[in-house]
Parts: sequence; structure tokens; C-alpha cells
Amino acid sequence: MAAAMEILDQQGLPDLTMRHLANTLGVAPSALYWHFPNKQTLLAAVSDRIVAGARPAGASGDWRAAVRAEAASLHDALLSFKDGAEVVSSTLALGLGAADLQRRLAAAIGGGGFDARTTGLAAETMVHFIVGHAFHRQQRMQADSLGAVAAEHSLDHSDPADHTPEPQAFDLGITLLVAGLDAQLRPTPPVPAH
Amino acid sequence: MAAAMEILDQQGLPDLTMRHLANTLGVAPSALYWHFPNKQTLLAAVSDRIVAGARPAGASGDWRAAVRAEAASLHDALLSFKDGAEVVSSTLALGLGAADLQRRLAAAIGGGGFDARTTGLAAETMVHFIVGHAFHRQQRMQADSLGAVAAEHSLDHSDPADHTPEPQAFDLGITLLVAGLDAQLRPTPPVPAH
DNA sequence: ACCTGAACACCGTTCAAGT
DNA sequence: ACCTGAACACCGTTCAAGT
Repeated sequence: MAAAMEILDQQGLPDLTMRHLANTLGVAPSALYWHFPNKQTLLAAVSDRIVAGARPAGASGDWRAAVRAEAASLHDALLSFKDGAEVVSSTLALGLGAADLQRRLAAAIGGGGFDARTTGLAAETMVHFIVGHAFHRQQRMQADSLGAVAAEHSLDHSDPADHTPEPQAFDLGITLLVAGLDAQLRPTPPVPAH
Repeated sequence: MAAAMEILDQQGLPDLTMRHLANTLGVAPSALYWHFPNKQTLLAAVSDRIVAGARPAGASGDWRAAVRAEAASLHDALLSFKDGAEVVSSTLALGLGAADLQRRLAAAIGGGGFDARTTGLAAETMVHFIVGHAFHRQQRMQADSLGAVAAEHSLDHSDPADHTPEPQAFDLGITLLVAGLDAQLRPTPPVPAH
């Protein structure tokens, strides 16, 4: 696992192959299959470690603040490892690892007193946003550092040359979701009470 | 392209290899490289076709309804092709194709009269949710049909055996996001006006 | 303009056999 | 309990050469 984490962080996901990993360990590729049934399982374990690295900042009273803190820490954990978001994204879709991710968000959201269904769904929505956003951002960083870049692709913020500072972009997405939950709390647009 | 689309839909993404595609066309694998510089480009084109298949239902007046219609049609388009969400997800992250996806959502959201920044970001957030949700769902369907399934993984809706009917789950996510935008419109929790 | 043939440098995985 | 060696069945991509 340690060797796998280091290859991922230093070389990136494309270089995290069973053969490469085995080489690093001075071992035949087939040896790895005594420890892991297949590569997918190994990747799920890597994914879990990345997610486990997320430690939310302060525990404030407000559930809104708790959700923001949890989201931010997950976001940072994904970005702290090279290709971290992609790894988590893939194992998430496969339904293998990273279950902690949603559990932690759900716990924070639960502080708002929503029913279990709303809580679970809000957590899922948030996970998709956090992972998708981080994946997208990491890919952009890599493309940028790789030079040239056609530049006229990538998810476009409406204004071609906008490129909203990334942390703010992330915050705004989270704000949107928290506001949506808040509105769910007070269902109808509150018509002044006479 | 037609052959690629059919392989994808009939066999799935893992079988959409350059060699397999070439075989189907009765051609040497290297022949494909006269038409496409590489596989990534081919996949981006496939992704664009999938997204282009989305046609929103009726054009109602309300921007909220327009956003919902656009989101639902994109969701359906992703699900209408085997592994459609995964293909779009990967090329989206690579910043290659599927730019239309966000443009269309942004256009619908723009009807709410938000500033460009909010509109773009809301569209991005929505795209991440739509694609992430569809990806996740398609993977689950495949896992289920593949039999057995450890079952105790996968993004969990808080209640282990919940499994909220999928269309409703999608709707709730969209509702959350639209509500968030709505709240953004009327920034502070509206204290009754005297 | 469009394709073939042959090669390069890889993959994940299995499995008998060793210690 | 943990690993090797050898093999199986693949990949994407390049490039000279053909028509």
C-alpha cells in the first residue's frame, strides 16, 4: 500500500500498474495477487486511504458550517494526492471504496434535522459535485502544466476567459447546495404571514 | 463513428478498443489512425454524439421548469447508451467533448436572470451531479445484472436497504439545486416585510 | 486519400511449481 | 505463507510501404 501511494503521488495513476508496483517492490507481478485479488481492489484501498486523509477543521455549532467544513476537507484530501480525485471517482462509481465519503457528509447534513432520505440524497449530490469538481480541476492543472493546451475546451464558465479562482468556485457550488437544503427546510417560498 | 457507437451500446466501453473496432470494420487497427489522431479523440466524438441525443421535452415559460427539462433530457441521454455516463464523464474531465452539456444547462439557468458567474457555476455543479449520478446508477445496474454483488458497498442512502426509486432520487437532487438557485435570487432568508 | 504489415512497448491475470 | 517463471490474451500507437 505504501509503495502504491507513493507511485500514485509521484508518477500518477497511469503509472500505477501492477507490473510497475511489483518492480518497485523487487517482486514478480504475480506476487501481488497473493495480497490483492485484483487491481480494482487495490485501487479501492488506495481510494480509501486518500479519503481517510480528510480531517475537517473546527467543529462549529451550525450544521451549515459543519457541512462546509466536511466538504472542504474532502476537497482538500482529493487534491492533496496526484490524480486523487480520479482514483476516488472511479472506485466510487464502481461502488467499491470511499463509502466513508458519503457517510461523513450525511452525518454533517443530518445536523440540519432532515429526514433520512433527503439527507442521503443531499450527501450523494454533494459527493458527485465534490469529486467531479476536484477531478475536473486536477485534470486542468495537469493539462496546463503539460503546456500548450487547445484552451478552448474544458467546462466553460460562460465567459470564455473567466476562470473563476478555483477555491471560490468550489465554495459557490457548496453554497448553492446548502442554500437548497435550507430552502428544503422551509418548503414554500415564505409569503409574508399577513 | 457508427460502428463505434454500436460496439459501445452492444458490448460496452471495455470492448470499445481500437483493435476491436478495426476488426468490426474489416480493417487493420492502424487504419483508424488516419481518421482519428488517437483513442481519446474518438471517445470525445462518441461522447458528443451521446450528449447530442438529448432533446428536452416541452418549452414551458418558467426557467425552473426549463432547467428541470434540460437536466432530465441529459440524464436520459446518458442512460440511453450503455456506459454512456462513463464515456461522457471521462471526456468531460479531460476537457475534451461534451461542452454542449454545460452550455445547454447554462442557457436554461440563465433564464433565471443570474449573473454569468453564478450561472456558469450552477451549470457546472449540475453537470457534475447529472453525470456522476448517471454513472453511478449505470454501474449499479450492471453490477446487479452481473448477479451476486457484495451489496454492502455502493453509495449508501443512509438507510442500508433504502434504494430510493432512482428517478425520484434524481429529481430530488435537481430540486435541491434549483432551490439553491432560487435562494440565491432572494439572498437573505426573507424576514416578513413588516 | 486511405490502408497494410510489422513492430514497439506495454497491460492484467492465471497457475503450476518452488521454498 | 509467500513468491517465481512462464505463459495467455490482450492493449494503444508508430511508421515505412503499398495502391
